[in-house]
Amino acid sequence: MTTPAMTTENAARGALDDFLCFGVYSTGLAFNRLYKPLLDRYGLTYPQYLVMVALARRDDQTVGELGGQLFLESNTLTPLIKRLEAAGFVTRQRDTADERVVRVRLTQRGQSVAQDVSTCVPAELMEAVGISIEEIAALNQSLVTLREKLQRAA
Amino acid sequence: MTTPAMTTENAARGALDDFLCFGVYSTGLAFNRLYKPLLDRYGLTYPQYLVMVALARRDDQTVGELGGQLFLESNTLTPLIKRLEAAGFVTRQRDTADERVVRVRLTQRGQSVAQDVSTCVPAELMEAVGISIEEIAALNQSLVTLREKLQRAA
DNA sequence: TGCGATTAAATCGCGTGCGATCTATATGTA
DNA sequence: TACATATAGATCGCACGCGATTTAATCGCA
Repeated sequence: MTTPAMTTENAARGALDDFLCFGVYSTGLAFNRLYKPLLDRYGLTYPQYLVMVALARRDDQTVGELGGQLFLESNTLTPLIKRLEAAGFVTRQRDTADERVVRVRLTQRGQSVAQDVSTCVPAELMEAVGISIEEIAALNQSLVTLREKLQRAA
Repeated sequence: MTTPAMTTENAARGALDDFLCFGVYSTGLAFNRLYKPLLDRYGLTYPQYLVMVALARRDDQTVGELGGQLFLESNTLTPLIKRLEAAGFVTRQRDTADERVVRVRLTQRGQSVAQDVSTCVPAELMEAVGISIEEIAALNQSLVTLREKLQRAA
């Protein structure tokens, strides 16, 4: 199946496809590229979108709680959440009972956007991709299991 | 299965686990965290490691060819490869026949490191993770198929 | 041959991830 | 109460990814 075109730039396309880590890495890039134009409509990046979804499901979370869900820490989340605050999607407020804790809440506009992106965006994408609910669930389950094994190994 | 500890920070751990995109994203983070200490021994980042593996398989590639395999472009690869050059792992040289093209070649030391990381690192990791060759191959095939669908949709 | 269009790579700015460190608050134990 | 320890966030520097633009070389076609 070697075509003339494959002798030049495409010669080695798929050359790294025997590495599972690369499958995960490159699929992540592809997901990002697919999401980007949709999220641009809301002015959100992909990790910002994840924070909005997490807050849509449970509002008024601490930075640490959000980090627990996204597997990120304050060094990444603090600036990200500050950008969400600057965009008017969330508020950041020190907990009065424990001043070490910062509580993140959706603004009214944030709630509206979070609702939108939680439902419309994934549905719109998965339909465009052409993959069944069952395939998604099975693959996702394998990935979550793998992720847990990787975490245990680390 | 709700434990007392789950009422606080861990309450919503796994809250985003119904999103396939998040499964891919978070598994990518976990892979990176697992690889990091091993690659630190060579002074390589994960994408740098991918370039070294690609060059181990076929040396003397152009920036565009490497990008075709890693799904990246020169805006990402040029600075990355310059760092590999600064570290003494590769050389960068304009093609004499077509001066637009930059050819990347492993140095002697680069060849040695590339050999090492191509074989030892993945084997060492997968053994630590505890996942069979068959599981790896099946999951990876699903991911490559998904990636291709995502690319077509983009 | 000449000249616009195309191509390969480089550059720039911004938003992540993350190791390392710092600050401020809370906790525990004498 | 006092002081060491622990915890939650914040800050900083560096290396990606990537959209947008720029530069330089080649190609195509009259």
